[in-house]
Amino acid sequence: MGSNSASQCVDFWGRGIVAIMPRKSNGSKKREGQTPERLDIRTIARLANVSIATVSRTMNRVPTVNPKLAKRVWEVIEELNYFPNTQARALVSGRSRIFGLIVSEITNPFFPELIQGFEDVAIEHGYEVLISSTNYDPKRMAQSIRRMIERKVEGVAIMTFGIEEPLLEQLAQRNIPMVFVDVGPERPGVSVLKVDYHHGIRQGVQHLAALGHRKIAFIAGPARLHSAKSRLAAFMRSAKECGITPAPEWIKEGDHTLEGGTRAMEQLLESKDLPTAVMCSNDMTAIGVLHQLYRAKMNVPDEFSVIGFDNIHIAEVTIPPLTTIRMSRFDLARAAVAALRAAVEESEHPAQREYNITTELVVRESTSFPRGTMMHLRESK
Amino acid sequence: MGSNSASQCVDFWGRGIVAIMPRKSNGSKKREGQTPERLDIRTIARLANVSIATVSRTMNRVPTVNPKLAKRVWEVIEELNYFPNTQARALVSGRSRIFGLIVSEITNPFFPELIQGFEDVAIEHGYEVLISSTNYDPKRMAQSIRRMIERKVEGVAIMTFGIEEPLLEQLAQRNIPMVFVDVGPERPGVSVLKVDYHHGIRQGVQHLAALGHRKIAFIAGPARLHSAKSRLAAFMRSAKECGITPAPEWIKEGDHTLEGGTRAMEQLLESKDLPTAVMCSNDMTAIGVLHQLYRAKMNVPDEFSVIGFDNIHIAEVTIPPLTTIRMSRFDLARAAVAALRAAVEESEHPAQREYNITTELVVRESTSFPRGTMMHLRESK
DNA sequence: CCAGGGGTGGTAATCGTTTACACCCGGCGA
DNA sequence: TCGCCGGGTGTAAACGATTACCACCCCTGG
Repeated sequence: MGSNSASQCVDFWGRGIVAIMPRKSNGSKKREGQTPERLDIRTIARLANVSIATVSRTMNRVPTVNPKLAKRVWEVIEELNYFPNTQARALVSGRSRIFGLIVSEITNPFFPELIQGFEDVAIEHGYEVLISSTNYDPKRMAQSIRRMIERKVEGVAIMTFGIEEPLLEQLAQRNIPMVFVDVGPERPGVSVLKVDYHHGIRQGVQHLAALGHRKIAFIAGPARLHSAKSRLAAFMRSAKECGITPAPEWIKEGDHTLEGGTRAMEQLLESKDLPTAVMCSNDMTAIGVLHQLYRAKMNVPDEFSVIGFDNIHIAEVTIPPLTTIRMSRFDLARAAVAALRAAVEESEHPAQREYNITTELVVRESTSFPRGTMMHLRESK
Repeated sequence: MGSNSASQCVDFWGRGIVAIMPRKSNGSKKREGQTPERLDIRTIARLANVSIATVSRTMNRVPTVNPKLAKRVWEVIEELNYFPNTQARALVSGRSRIFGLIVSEITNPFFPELIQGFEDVAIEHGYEVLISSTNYDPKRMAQSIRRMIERKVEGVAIMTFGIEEPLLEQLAQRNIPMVFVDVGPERPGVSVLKVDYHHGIRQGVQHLAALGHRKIAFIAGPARLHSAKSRLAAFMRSAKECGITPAPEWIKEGDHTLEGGTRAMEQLLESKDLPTAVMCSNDMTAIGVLHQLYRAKMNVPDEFSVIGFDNIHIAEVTIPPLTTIRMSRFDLARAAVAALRAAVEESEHPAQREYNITTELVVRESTSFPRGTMMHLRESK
């Protein structure tokens, strides 16, 4: 048993190469009953009475093929429902037409829209997408990179929060273009999607200030995350611009999860001097905050205002609907694909290193006047 | 311009074959400066002083290779960070080691967990995953199928709500194993994941009945969906079992979206005889319901009880946390991969046609006693 | 000492496609 | 009429792996 037991068909190599076991019915030896004939370019060529080169040229729309022949070829192709074998094409052409997309975790609502957008745009340009999620596990990250390389992706979008440099080396070594969010190594073939956190966050702070809030808390993301740091910095700067100086005890560090938001809010509620509003580094945190406020029987927005960040889909339907700052995942995805395409098809669009993504405030119902003020206005609402 | 304009690198065929444009630097003609040498099995063989056959056998763990040679080979492989080219392997072995996964929409919170589970289990067994979402668009579905076939997947999990038969024909024609949820065509190579909706739904109804509810509404999914019909049927049967007969006006048809839930609840609130609880065909509907109840200023669960279905992740953090019926996406994914593996590696596990998935009640805080009853109990809570 | 055989390793065919190159054929100018 | 040119088509060599088959080596038994 052991190494060739039935269920043990996968065999890890030093770092995980998988053994290939041929499918039994590959040869299709004897049975000539039905149509065991392989459906390849040769079959098409034979049935259309042309050479395989002509079939290939027809499929690739080379303009010199005789239209009459082309028509015959197309007819046979349609008839047989023939699709060319991408692996063979890739092998000889050196172009796999696959982009890799590595995300932190698919189940984090931030990512599905990103993936959707990436898929849409990539497919539109004739690329396939290999998706991989790392679940914040460096081992999985290494495995993802390996999968990408094995399948010969032409470019990789690394949309994960943080990554170890040595792994990138493997991609760089093979001249595989990469695209990052916010920050990435300074190398040829690497582009970076710069998100303008400040714009949206300033709008958010101004919105709160306009409502009369002066005591604004902020629940940041993990300090090791560049994007989280940027958001906090943008908040501090915006507050200053509005003449607001948040008390240090109002700046909490969350971890971009629901539970993190819940915990941070719990601490916040113990402050001697209670803030009247809180901005969160992302929507999941904000939802955790709403939850904690619900537990504490505090009404949002009448007693406390909350602003999120990201504008994930469910922010529309929290109770109450969440005021938040939109960062378009679709724009992000589109820019990522554009960057990779630019790097791959370099001749056409000169590769650009940076792409800008903007953010902006979306006002819903989780923000209102600070408690105890302007009751007359609240009544008239 | 037109057909050969720069940005027009994609070229649609009758049904969408994409032209391949070779990357310029494919040949690596002159520059022998750095190490433009291709990293293939030949390189390894040469550096390890063995033949390519030995390298291949080493990687595939064929037991007859001399351990000393194997060691030398592994060392070179490690040294150079070499990974075999999957496309070449697939081409000759006839095994792509790719499974396709077609879902309705990634942004529907039901699917990410499914995808995550599928990826986990597939990777664990050495398969790559090709994900595609149809967005309920038959054209996209056709395109997805084509992508799967072009990339030579060895099996496809079709986890979408409904599919047109003719498209399946293309897969069947190529003997590609398929797996469906609930219902699928009766064919060799097709397996079906049977979800036992009844078990969980009965638990839900019994839970409500035990709390004292007699007037229970149900918001169904789209009538054309098999899974939605099954859920409604399970509800009706379970109600009957508990001696409850829901008024016809309490049975609404939603569409498995938030908005559908909102609308259905709106109608429900206009009933002459108001129900005291509602079960929903899925969690999104239930969240829509919570939202509508919030708008109507009705407290959940004190004035109205709500039960969802699916137990999507965010059901934990709705306000209040949603009592729902768990259908494990992870189990579903695991079963799907198992079914496909069984079909592909038929020799080992005899292919099974049906796999069972169970459902069960998860009690959270959106259910309580009907309004106006047992106040003393509610107080003591 | 030689024949036979088992265990290793190498050579070459193969997978399905692209594409460089050769070839064919017709038209046109000299 | 012949040569040249050039558009269209076919032939064959890649691409990077697997694997059938064969050659070789060495050991052992007759």
